[in-house]
Amino acid sequence: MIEQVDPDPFPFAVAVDLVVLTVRDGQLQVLVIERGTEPFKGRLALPGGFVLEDEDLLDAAERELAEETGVLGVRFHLEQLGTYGSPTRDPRGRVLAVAHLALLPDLTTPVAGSDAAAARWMPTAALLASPRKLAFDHHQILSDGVERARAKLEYSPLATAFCPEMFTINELRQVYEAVWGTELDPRNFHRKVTGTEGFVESTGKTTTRQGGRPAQLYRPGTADLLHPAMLRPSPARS
Amino acid sequence: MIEQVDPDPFPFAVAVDLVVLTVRDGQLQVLVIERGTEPFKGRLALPGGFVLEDEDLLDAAERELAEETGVLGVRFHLEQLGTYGSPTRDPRGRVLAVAHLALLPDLTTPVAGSDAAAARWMPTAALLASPRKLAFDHHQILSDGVERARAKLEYSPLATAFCPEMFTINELRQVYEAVWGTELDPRNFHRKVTGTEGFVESTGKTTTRQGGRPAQLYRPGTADLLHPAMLRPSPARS
DNA sequence: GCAAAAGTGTTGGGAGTACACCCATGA
DNA sequence: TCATGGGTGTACTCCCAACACTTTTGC
Repeated sequence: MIEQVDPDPFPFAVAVDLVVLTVRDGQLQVLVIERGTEPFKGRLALPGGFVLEDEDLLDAAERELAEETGVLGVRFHLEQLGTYGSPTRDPRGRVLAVAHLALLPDLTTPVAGSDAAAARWMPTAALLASPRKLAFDHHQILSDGVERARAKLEYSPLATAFCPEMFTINELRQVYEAVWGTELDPRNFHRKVTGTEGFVESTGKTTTRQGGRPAQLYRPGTADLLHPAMLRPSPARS
Repeated sequence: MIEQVDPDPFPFAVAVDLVVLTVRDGQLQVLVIERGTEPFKGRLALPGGFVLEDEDLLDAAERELAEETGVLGVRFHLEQLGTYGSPTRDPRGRVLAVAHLALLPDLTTPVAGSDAAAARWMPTAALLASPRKLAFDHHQILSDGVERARAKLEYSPLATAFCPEMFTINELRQVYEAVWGTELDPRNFHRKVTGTEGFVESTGKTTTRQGGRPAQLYRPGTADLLHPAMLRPSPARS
């Protein structure tokens, strides 16, 4: 990995940045903070922070997630998204950002323990529409994060990470519709989900919180890959 | 991204490591070097090196690829694979590895300009079978790289990156069989590839280098996503 | 002619879409 | 009773796996 003739390595600062997504009000929303210091003071940015001396990357991301959202005992999904290291991405010097993607259910206590500047949820659509709203290269990071989330809903049961502990098929469908920005046929969606082994498990309970006939409540299943996959309509189809 | 109260960032060394894959002798093979210095002296490792002060990550990976393989004017694919940053992954200190995945055609002049210790191709199967053959966490990186390559063959036309400028459908199928480790029906494969828009383009030329009836030669098409996707047999299918 | 690889036709099944239709609740 | 969402049945289509069969070369 390191050649004999290499010069001394240049020292980098390494931060973890977070794309924290949830579905609120039928929209895919992302957690952003308002920067309190230069550079980009007053601009919106993704939450994040430096990796500590003896800290693993995923641990650092989880620590930042806890600091920014106050999530405690909430089921969530966290994975590495990618690393952004352009020499000019931070005017203060060479800062490497290891971006992570977090998917959370809609917390009724949204941003409890944030110790950063005011953290809040914003719809991803509004932020992605204008590339200048976010500081640094965070527009690119957000864009990559949303695309990753969209792709993962196709072949993994990760949509359940956006749902509460128990959920109805209808609520799960609303997650897909919010993330993909499409409409799905409720009847076919129902059959597809309940027919895909390991996607959801019946709890035996029902709810009428959506109105109408009582719906069965499900919890996430054990599969980590969907067969067959959920196919999203339209994009690049003949 | 950086909070007001953050302490000074801890300085990291940042390296790019390369998973360079090709198909040789019907097998998926990877470029490895033999380490000439401690730690792990004499063990096999993935090629790589430190990122320079003003260098972008992808540029650093491309530079290392050129140094290790002597690729010149060869069509290849290069993408970021993931970042490995366990505090204990390198006994010398805190070294972050930004792994990249490179896919190359089988070069008749295999490892020309390598300036590292002896670089050579080895079958991935042999390396993946025993986790201790590679230094550092390179077994994990190789494993992730191979899995990424397998997945990408499904929904992208990237298999053509393993092929020469012009290739037959049969040669393309051998790439799939080597990477996936499965057998595919030549007749159905032919129909599938030629029927998927943007996958391959006819050149009008033919060859008999495989023996038998002359085969049409194709070049890579313009699509960057396959519709419908190539489905790999068996893994986790009912 | 014979072996070998290229390429086409055909058929049955699994999965997707569209949509008609019935079920169970609250108001 | 009606509105609302839950859930099933069905017909049509598309894609895929399997495999029979024809084509074009080298030896």
